[in-house]
Amino acid sequence: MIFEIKKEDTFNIEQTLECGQVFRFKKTNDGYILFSKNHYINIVEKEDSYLCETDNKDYFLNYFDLDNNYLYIQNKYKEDKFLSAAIEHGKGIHLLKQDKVETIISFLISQNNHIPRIKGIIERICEKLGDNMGSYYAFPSLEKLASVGESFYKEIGAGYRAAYLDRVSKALQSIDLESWDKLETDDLRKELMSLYGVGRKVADCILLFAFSRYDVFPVDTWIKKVYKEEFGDIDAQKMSEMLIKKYGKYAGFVQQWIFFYKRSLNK
DNA sequence: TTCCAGGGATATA
DNA sequence: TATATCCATGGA
Repeated sequence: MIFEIKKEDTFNIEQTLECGQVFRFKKTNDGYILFSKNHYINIVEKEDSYLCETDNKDYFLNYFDLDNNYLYIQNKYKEDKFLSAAIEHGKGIHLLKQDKVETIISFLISQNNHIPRIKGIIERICEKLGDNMGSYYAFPSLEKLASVGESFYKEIGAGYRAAYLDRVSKALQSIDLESWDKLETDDLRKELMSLYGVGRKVADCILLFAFSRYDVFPVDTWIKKVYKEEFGDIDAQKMSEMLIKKYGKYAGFVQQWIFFYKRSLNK
C-alpha cells in the first residue's frame, strides 16, 4: 500500500536512519528502503512529503514515532551552544520503535564494531536464516536464530560475538519480552544485562530503541570523547549516570543528537 | 601497516 | 570495588 508522510523540520528520514539506531536500510536514488522484522518500506523523497510504499502501513506509522512532539522536547535543551548546534544538525531525528528481538541481536553485534561491518553481519544473518520475502529477506525467527549454533555466527563473520548470539537467542526463547514493558527502567536494564554479552551500553541502546525508554544515555567511544573534557576520564557507567542526571527524562534524545553531530564532525 | 570501532567477560588484587 | 587484558574482524 501507498501513503504519504508530510515532511517537517522535526522529521527527516535521512537523519532518522543514519543516526546509528538502526542498521537494515539502504539508500536509493531518491530515498531509502528500510526493513524491520518481516516488513519493508520504500520511501521516496518528494518536494514536501515522503511517498511511502509498504506491506504494512500501521506498523511503520507506529515505528516512526510520528505522534511525539519533538519540537517540545528540542525546546527543553537550548541552554548550551554545543547542544543547540547538535539539535540544529539533528532536529529531524525521530527515535524509532524497533522490534525487541531484532534490536537485542543487532546491538549485541554492535559492540566494539564499525557501523558498516555491523550492517554486513546483520544482512548475512537475514540472507541465510530469514524468510525469503521476494525482493528481500526477513529478520529470522528466534527459533531459527537459536537453532544454528555458534559456528554459524563465526562463519558469517560475527567474530567473538558468535557465542553471545548463540546463547542469547536460546535464552530469549523462554523470556516474555513484552512483559518487560511493565518494568521500571532500572529493573529492565538489569534484566537486559543478565543476557550474556549485554553490558550497560548495549542495554541502554536496547532501552532507547526498542523499549522507548528516554531516561537513558548510552555512552560509547564517541560520547566519551565529547564529555571527557567536562567529566574527566571516568568510566562509562558513571558518565552515563551523570548525563542522565544532567539531562533528565529526555536524556536519550540528547544522546542521539550528540552522537549524530559528533560523528558528522569527524567525517 | 597500524589503529580503531555504538564494549563486555574474565582474571586479578 | 577497581583496573588490566583479551576478544575477531575489516574499514580507514
